[in-house]
Amino acid sequence: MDTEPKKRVSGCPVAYGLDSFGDRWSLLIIRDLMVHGKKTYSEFLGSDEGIATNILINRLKTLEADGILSKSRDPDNRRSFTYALTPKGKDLAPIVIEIIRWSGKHDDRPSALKPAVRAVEEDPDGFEKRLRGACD
Amino acid sequence: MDTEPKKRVSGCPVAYGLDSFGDRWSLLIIRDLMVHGKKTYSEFLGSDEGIATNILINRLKTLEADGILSKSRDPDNRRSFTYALTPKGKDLAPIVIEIIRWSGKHDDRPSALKPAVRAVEEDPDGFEKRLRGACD
DNA sequence: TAATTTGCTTGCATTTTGCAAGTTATTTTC
DNA sequence: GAAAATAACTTGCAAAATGCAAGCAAATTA
Repeated sequence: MDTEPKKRVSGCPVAYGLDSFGDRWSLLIIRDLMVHGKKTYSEFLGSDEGIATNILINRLKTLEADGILSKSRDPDNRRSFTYALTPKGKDLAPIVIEIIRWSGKHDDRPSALKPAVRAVEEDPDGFEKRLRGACD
Repeated sequence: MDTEPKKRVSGCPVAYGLDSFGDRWSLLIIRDLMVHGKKTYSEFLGSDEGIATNILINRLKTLEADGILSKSRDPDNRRSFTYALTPKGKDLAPIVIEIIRWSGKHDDRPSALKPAVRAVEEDPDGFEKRLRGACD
């Protein structure tokens, strides 16, 4: 595996969070697991934002090494692997939800997508349960 | 001003949030404003994590351009400027809080700092009000 | 008036990201 | 059963972002 970004040592909880998932791609992978029910390398690769293959595999390995997701073989297809959120990964749901709320309030671009924003506002607890459960 | 990182165009609220503050430093500056009451360039520069001067000024300008913080002259010192969170910036408080909670639960390093974690758990609403008010 | 402080800028090396083109081990299709 | 397709990567290289160190001008303090 090639190198992962260096981690800071300040002890600050915000810095720990940023060291774990504070980059351009990690939370999008986690979003795909939670919101879109994606589970495999090629599903993640197909997302709208267009992550590069080497970055994707690096993030998957780093997130696995950090205990945020787990990897297992697909029992039905020997060349396929299934990624799932661990409990530590599922605990990111409130962060994802608050980002969705913030963007829902402040993203004024016409292209802004609002379905998830509406789902959060209509039933926050149900939405969180959905995010935690979608990746089992 | 030198170039700011490119923004994505997917319309996804999670991607919009990451484009706005999803890098190694932005949320640490916002933490300094909210949690530590810092307001000036040199106060941000003094934080434990050790941001470089060119990165700091770049992030301050980008966050200002994105409407997350505002810059004004210090009336008492003509070479000093005061940075403050806008309403859009203050609305990041719930995200910061959820990151603190997540790290408080999952950072097992002996060096992990817990005061803010305890403050959040003891009085979440009061803590959020403090974060929103500390930067006026 | 000589430091010192504040808020920057600049140049350059290192690290990370992004793109494109492989590669290998399975399935699928014909 | 051979050929094509698919899934999960790997590799090489260019571009962009980050990090480090040294400066610099205007305002303030000693």
